[in-house]
Amino acid sequence: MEINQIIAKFHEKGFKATPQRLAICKYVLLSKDHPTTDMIYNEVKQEYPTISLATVYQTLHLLSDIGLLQELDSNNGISRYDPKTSPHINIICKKCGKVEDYESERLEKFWSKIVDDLGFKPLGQRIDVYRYCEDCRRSRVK
Amino acid sequence: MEINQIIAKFHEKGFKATPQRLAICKYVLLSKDHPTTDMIYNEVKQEYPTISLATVYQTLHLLSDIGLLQELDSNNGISRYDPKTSPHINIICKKCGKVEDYESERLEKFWSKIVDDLGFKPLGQRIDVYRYCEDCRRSRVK
DNA sequence: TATTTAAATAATACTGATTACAAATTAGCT
DNA sequence: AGCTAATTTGTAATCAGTATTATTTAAATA
Ligand SMILES: [Mn+2]
Ligand SMILES: [Mn+2]
Ligand SMILES: [Zn+2]
Ligand SMILES: [Zn+2]
Repeated sequence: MEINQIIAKFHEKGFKATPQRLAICKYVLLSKDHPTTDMIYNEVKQEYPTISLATVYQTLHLLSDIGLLQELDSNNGISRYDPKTSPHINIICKKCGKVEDYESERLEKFWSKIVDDLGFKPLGQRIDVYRYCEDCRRSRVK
Repeated sequence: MEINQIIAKFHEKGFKATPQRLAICKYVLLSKDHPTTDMIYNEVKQEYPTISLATVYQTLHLLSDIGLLQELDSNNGISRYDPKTSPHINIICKKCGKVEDYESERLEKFWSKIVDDLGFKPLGQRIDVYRYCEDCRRSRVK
């Protein structure tokens, strides 16, 4: 997503396009990492050293409200943020919480049929699959 | 699930079948409500008044570990517990967090194909669809 | 059935991610 | 350039969940 499009989106929705918000967008909307708040805060601080953690939280909620990303709560109490809001599978490690996207044409086709069956247009969806990631399997004592 | 099967499951996995655990199971494994910890605690207290909240948390984690239920973390910070661990859709209200099951033969068929594509057997899955529930739509100011 | 003991419970203190707050700053409007 | 409501910051407060530990107990054993 172009920076100008993002600015336009903020304005269109009646929000200010502050440099803090744009710095957060630049990082998180391009990220493939499903980053945590802490990852986002630390990364954005490089470019914008005075940014507050409160601003990061507030901006992530705003981006979620206007549909630019999805918050993924996890059972270790640490949320991750996903800029891909279209139907796709997140492969999530049960141990460390790492998230990987799984793209699937088949899923997309299936999903549109499922949504037809539902009878309403969802505000969003979350499709997770759980396993232990390679790193965690390797270091597993069992 | 029969109470004797549950007791057997605990023993099989090497855990004690305590009355606290059985009281929790009796409530949560039959529940269609995707109850929160608090709902479970308050309900089980009726039957077992001296139970501790710590025991409820510990038991829910145990049940999750042995695959009898799934924890659903939500963005309001309050987890819900789902005794249905097979692939199905949870229709979740974005406002109040209420969860409703959506049963779908089509989904089950689709899902097995998706899993084949994945190339590994998941430890579990979570398929959510978001909307505002009827109650919340009704009381919505917008 | 009584004894033994590792596992489990209960009560409570603690943790840490997130939220609330209020003073200072600022984007965008005119 | 000046205005002002929106936003940011820094910090305090919250509170769901976890850790701790003394006490109790399920169930294995004799
Ligand atoms: Mn994703
Ligand atoms: Mn369900
Ligand atoms: Zn991992
Ligand atoms: Zn609702």
